[in-house]
Amino acid sequence: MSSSVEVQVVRGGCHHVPYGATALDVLTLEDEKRLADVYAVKVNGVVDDLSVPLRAGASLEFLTRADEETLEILRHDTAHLMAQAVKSLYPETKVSIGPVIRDGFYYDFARDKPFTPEDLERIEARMHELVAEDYAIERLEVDRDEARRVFTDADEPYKVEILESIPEDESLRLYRQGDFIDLCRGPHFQSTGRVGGAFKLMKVAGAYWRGDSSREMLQRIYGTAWFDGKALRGYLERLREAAKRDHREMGKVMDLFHFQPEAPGAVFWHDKGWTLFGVLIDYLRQRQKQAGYEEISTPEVIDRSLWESSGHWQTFREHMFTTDTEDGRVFAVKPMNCPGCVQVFRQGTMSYRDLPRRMAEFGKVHRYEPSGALYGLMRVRAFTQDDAHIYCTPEQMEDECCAIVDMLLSVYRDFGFEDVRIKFADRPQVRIGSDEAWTRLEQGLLGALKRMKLDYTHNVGEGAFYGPKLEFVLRDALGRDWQCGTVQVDVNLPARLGAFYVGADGDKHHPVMLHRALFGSLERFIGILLEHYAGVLPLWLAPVQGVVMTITEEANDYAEKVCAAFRSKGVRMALDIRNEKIGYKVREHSVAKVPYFVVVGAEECREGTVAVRSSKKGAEQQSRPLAEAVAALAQEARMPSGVPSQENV
RNA sequence: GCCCCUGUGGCUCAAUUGGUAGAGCGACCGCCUUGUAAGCGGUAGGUUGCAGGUUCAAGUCCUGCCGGGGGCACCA
Repeated sequence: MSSSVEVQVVRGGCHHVPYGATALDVLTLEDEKRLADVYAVKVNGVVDDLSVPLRAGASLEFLTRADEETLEILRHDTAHLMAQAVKSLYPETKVSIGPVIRDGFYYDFARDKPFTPEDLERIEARMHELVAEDYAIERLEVDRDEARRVFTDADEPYKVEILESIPEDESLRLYRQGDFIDLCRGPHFQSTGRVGGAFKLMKVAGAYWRGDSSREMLQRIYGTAWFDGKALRGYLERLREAAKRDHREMGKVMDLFHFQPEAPGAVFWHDKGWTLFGVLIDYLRQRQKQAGYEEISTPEVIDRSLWESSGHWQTFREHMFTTDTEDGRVFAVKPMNCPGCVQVFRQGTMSYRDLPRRMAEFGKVHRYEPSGALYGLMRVRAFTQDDAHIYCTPEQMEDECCAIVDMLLSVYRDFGFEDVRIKFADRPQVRIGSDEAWTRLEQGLLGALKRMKLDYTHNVGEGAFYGPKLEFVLRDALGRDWQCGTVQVDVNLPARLGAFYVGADGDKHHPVMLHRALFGSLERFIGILLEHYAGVLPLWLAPVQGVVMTITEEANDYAEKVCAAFRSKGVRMALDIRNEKIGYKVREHSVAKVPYFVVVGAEECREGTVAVRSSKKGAEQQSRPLAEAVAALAQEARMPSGVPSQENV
């Protein structure tokens, strides 16, 4: 009997093909001219190779460059191509894994000698040769024993280890191009020639085998790949643009802060940076006051015994700075504010009627972070948290969580962040407290998210040692994610540190303690802000909101008067009466990202006016009476919540 | 902490195969009195991150430490 199967092409025809026919065969039948445009196929919605044998009733959708999945395959192919090139140039190298990542791919290799930048060039050149040689990429379905034999014979121990960790019931597949064979679930293009030439190897880095720091370190080569040179160049250009908005660079050109070797991971804030810091605190103080918070401040250096009671000494010791004093006591510099806050809560007897109590603290904490983790303002060893602890009854917990999340998202909106990712982190391996308590708290947080109808991702085992948490993540210029806000629920610390309230039943109870931060770290938030705005901060945040510049020295007295007028209305105005041409001054303050220029010359002196313009390129300048200009700018500089911008010039 | 790269005046960068440090900007001093992104001239400023080593000779090569960058791991 003829064993043919019937398949349907999406937006195409229905075909009868012999049993064993492939998607490629169908494509040839369908429209031979499309062969060059089609790279892969979706069979019943699943992306696969064009060489996939078809079953009866299959629905086929051919994928071209226009499909997102195709670009992923291209990058995966490029990773294999790189591994093939590496093996051909450096046969002693062992291969491991090579996945697709955002904008590209990487492949981890084991080799005694490090890959140098010159090696990367050689590898890249070899990759281009392999593309030109256009090897067929063959798909081989094999059983476990055969696969094990292949990689044992090839002396590829990492591949064998991966093989062993794949569940028994899963099928295995190999791909071969030339003499290079890889264990891979695919899919791939039909030949190496289809990869084209728009790829670039970017950097070498160390990476632990299987992400485990107790295992050996492999060499990871990162690359990027695109369908054409234009897309590749565009990507490289985007990287250059992103690097320009690096907050460390902004810190320099805007004169905000610096670091130096004697205090690794600790910020030296300059006047302008500290002004910005102060604006953030002023803003939050207003918001917190409106939301019914108290504000406290607790000691930075506290005796070891308190940290033992709180559990930090047992679980957080390696991250703590300690100090010995001549009386033989051991103190720790606080890595967290919570134990101190509980001490304030414990003063006096609390009634359930006093709850919830919302206690905020702009607490500066120190954590001994691994040296390799330090990164500008984003990851430091000393930072200021906009911390708060809310003590409430179990019944109040969900409402309080909702109020925090609501406030957090509203605050982020005020700063121009609309797209906020939320992660839910549950119990970690190392933790304190009973499993029942953990379950209750995790349910509480999830309940709040559900009520607020918010999407989130689940971070398994990433909670704090004392309780589960919600994390609010913002993204920096280079696409890295940073956790800023957080809400954590905790019933352990109140118990450990003896925090009580007297309930309606007349008995003592431990309150639920919510730990929350909106910015998380003011340092980090400032870093993100700088990158988000490429230094061009909204007026209310700009450390210097405007600068009064003179044309000639005969306007000096008037300029001082003008500057004072702005300052008296709370506008952070600088004065530039240097003996320089106006073009020189304009350029300098443009580079420093000052939002407004106020120019005064002979004419303005005479008329009692000022020439104002925004520093944005091509902005119109406007000549207007001084009082009018002051009122307008003061109005525009107000904080988003309606609170006037602070006066501190 | 681990891997790779890297460290030159305040900043950005030069210095042929190892031959004993240069420029621009900035600063300072003058001149210019200026109308919206760099006016002109002059002066000062560096034991080339630190400590060793190799060499007749080290900014250039080697080792260690410290910092920085890119990753990994860890995390706000």
